[in-house]
Amino acid sequence: MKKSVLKTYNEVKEWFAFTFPIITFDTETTSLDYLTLELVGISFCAPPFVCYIDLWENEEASQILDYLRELFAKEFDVLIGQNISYDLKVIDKYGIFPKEDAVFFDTQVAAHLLNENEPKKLSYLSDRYLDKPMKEWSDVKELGYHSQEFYEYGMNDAKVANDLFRMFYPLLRMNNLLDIFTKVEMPFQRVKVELETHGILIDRDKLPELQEQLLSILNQLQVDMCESAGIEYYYQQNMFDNDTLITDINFGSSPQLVDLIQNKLGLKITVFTDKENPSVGKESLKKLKGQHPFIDLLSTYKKATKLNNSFVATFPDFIDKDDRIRCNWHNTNAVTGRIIATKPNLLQLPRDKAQLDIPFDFRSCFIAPTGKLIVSADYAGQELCWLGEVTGDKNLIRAIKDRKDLHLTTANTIFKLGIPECYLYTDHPDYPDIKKKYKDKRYIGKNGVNFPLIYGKTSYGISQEFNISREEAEGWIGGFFSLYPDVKKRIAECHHQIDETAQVVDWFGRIRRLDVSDLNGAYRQGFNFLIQSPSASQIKLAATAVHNLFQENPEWDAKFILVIYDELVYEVNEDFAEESANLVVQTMENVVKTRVPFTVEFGIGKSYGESK
DNA sequence: GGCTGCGAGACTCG
DNA sequence: TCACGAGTCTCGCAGCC
Repeated sequence: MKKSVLKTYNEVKEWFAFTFPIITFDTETTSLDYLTLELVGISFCAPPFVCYIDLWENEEASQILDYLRELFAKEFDVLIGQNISYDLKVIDKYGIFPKEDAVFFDTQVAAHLLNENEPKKLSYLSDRYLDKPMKEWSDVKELGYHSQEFYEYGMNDAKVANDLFRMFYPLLRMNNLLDIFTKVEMPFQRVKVELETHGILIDRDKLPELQEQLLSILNQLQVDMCESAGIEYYYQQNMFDNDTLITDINFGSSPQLVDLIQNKLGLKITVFTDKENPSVGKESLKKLKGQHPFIDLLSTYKKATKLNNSFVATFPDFIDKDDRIRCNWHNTNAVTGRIIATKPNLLQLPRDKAQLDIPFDFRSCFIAPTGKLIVSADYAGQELCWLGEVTGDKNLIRAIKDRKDLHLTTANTIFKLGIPECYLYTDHPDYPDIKKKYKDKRYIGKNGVNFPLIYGKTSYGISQEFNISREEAEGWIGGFFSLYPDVKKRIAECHHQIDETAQVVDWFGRIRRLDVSDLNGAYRQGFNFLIQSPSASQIKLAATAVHNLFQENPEWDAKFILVIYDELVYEVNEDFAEESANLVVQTMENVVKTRVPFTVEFGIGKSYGESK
């Protein structure tokens, strides 16, 4: 490989004297934080050439960047890289954009498709696939941005990514993974870049308001808990001139709570943790409910501390100078292909507005800037629709097509409610009343049968959770399978496939390799994968298609702010909110050609909370 | 005595 | 033996200086 370190505009121009339609590249930056990071250098690889362009404290940097801007806009048809969305994000910050029809090849995503159970770090992949150990970033960063070792490191990153590309391309083809890679995963990278660069706007003033509410509730709860359990307490003044409640017990400590509940209150805990210790979690407290006033207070206290500690108190640390949160989105963490968010995890924003019987609405802290609105569009019953598509069950497909309420239908069968068939259709005028009347039974149809079956729950598990006999639980499951017999057949087929090959392949071709040493576990994971994985691919395809729609309609000024499981959330010029939403719904509904129709619902609001 | 790393347990979301 | 896929927080213990 012919290596060059380039520092001047002329050297760079000379290196690119040949045209390179296919190029591997990698950026070096001062930090990972989008708003503050600075570009240190870029390496390019096009065998047999590899170069490192040193941009740090370089007088010709802006001239070189102008030239690179032109190359990206006109020359490069195929861009290869490890975790390429990061490098795209970096150059995006410098106004460098790939061609609209440029094709990406991310070696990290390829590695994930080829084996979802292994690590995906470049150094690991180099060792594993190329048998070449690599230097770690920590080994070179202290030598300085102008050291030869640093240049070598940068060039090696690009070279290794290129070697991996040449190894992975045929492997993807051999495993029939090229389709999902090129049609689902790579186009989605543009959405990922948008999510990470644009971020989501926060109403900074709203968080202290919510915190004040929560803290006053927490204080009162602590007093009530102490008094109901006969615990001594007193107040101590802290440095902020507030009174802090002091007790002998830490209500956040499980062992201390176990001691209090069993030994002081004399209650018997019947739920145990994995390690067979008495549990003080939600399930356990549910069983103790009504036996002592302390239990109810504790349940509420736990909810409130969680909301405060995990969300209200910590989110301000994540807000950038421009009042936006830019979390990290990950494409290669979840074995089912779902995308994941971290720091903070915007996928687990508290949902239930009435959780604490107070006006607590965390999602309303996420707002649209002036002149814009937030649109949220989500698939209705996405996983049950995929259950129909994947199993091909005629009754289930018909029920979905006819817009039947699937949870109420299940409840009607297992509880023999005798609701006439016609009232189960959501477009029947009396349906809302029926739904209301059988609310509790419908809840069991949904959370006791329909969803648990997708997860592979057994009659034992259902009997435990709903406090019923095992026979009764078997009756529920039997009732579901009598409605949808082909679902049972497809589950058996899935198990057979796992017996034969120790892996399953989903609707889009994504593979899950299973650990069959726990065969029952593998069966559950395998069938769930057949539902969860296509759902993940569908939302990626939908996001990509909607992103294209945004490009075609620049007057909308629309940008993605969240992509959550079955839901797309974007901000848009308020004059086009309704118009864009209607087109987005159409696009999402038709992005995959299936036997089962998918229905999308949307909401519009000034905040994310309002748009739901 | 104080700091750090890590597993367990509990909670958030779909 | 018994529910899939994730991330984050706190506690409490072990190990270290």
